[in-house]
Amino acid sequence: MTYTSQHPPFAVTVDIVLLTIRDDRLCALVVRRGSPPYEGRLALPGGFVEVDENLETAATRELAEETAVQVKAVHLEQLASYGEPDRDPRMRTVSVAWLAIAPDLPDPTAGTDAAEAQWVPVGNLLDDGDALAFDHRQILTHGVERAQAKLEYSTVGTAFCGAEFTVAELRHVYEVVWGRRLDPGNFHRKVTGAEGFVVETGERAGGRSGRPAQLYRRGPADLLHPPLTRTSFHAVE
Amino acid sequence: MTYTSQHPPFAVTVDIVLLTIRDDRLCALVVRRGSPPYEGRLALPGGFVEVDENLETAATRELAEETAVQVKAVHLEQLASYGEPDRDPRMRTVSVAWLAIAPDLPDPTAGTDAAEAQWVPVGNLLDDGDALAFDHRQILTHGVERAQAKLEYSTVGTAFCGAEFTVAELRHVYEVVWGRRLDPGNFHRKVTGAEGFVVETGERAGGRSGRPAQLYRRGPADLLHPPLTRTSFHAVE
DNA sequence: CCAAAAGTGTTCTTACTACACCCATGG
DNA sequence: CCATGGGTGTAGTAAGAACACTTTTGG
Repeated sequence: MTYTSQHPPFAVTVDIVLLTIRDDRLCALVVRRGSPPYEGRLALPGGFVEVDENLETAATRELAEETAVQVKAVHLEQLASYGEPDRDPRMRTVSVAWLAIAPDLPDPTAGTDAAEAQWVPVGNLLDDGDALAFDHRQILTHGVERAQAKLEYSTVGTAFCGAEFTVAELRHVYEVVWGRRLDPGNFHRKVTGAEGFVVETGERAGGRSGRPAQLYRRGPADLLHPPLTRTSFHAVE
Repeated sequence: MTYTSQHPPFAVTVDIVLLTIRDDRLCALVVRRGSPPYEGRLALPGGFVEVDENLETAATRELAEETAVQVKAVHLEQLASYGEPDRDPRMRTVSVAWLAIAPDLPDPTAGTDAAEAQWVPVGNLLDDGDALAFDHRQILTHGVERAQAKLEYSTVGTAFCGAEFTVAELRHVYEVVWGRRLDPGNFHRKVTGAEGFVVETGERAGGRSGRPAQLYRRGPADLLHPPLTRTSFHAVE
């Protein structure tokens, strides 16, 4: 380790890909930039890491500041770091990106730091190559891919749901994130059969029509054995 | 994005978990530190990112400087970033860690920057909680786990082999990294049957004893469908 | 009683494990 | 011809896909 030569100063930021599901679409929280560079453009929430703060704390702090909603029980994991020399025209920055997942939250309240925050379908953000500032399109792409992959072998899908949910709601999460329909019967068996994925609450959901569904809470497991394979899982239609 | 307040200066480094297989053991390249902090202790190769250099370039540069061996065709991927405020007593640093995989290389030559570099079995490094400087034990753990996981669903295992290799050599990679014996027959079928994993060269290896094996080169595929599952794969003995 | 969604049963097919067995070479 | 590792065959088993079918509610 040649910790000997010069140490050029960097600014270190965190950027957060916060995903949720709204109106049958996978959405990300974005903020409208109020100052240059990229003034007026959308960007992922984030900001500078403070001097005595670790990286995860910086991510949760920025999330709280810009979301202005009690973000409880969100899933948060590190994605990757981005450090192209020209990624921010003002200075040399390295951004540590995070993936966060939350259930559908109320709209960010006006009159706060989050006044300019909004939920936008990721499809809209990714289709337009210039919708997002900086290299945030690449970061968002990475975040979505990570979320899609993790649904296969982990239980993070439950992070998109509230504290109590039905198997159909969880299936809806998978269908929206993966962009494909799944067989309800097989999905039910896999989810309820996977050790520690979900646990019954004993209560039933007040359904709109049809037989009311059993309510579940997330279970203790983080990983799924065996996984719900995206490639081979049965798609309906 | 509140890119408005102060931007505390950080030093940004890269640290590399370079893995190879030597003498039936998974080994990592480490260097002996010649100056404080942690003087005399082992550390992962790495160093400061330069002003006009992107992160991956910094990783390859440090690898070349400290290895002093033509590191061609190594696999290189970003692992994660580490930024605890106290991880380096001298200053606030964020380290972007990388996982590199290479075939068994000659020993680092003396008389170069890499004079203090050496291959050490990861077991030795991880068993002694104080063998490595900084938070490098955590980074190494993360790198090993990533490598173990990636053998399942990707073709990176071939990065441990030379340009041409036998199925048995590749199986040996899996056995060492996973720490378990695999059934030779089933492994052979999976590897040769997986689309794009390996391609025959038509030549045969000059075996020490027994029937000489077919030689293969790595194929074009990066991902394996279906994966070689670590959990369900047959272990011999 | 009908529609609709929840949940279960069942068949077909695929893929993997375990292990037997043959192949090809060196000593 | 024997030991050794390379490679193939194959029976038994586990798991998933597809889809029929039953259950339980609201209208």
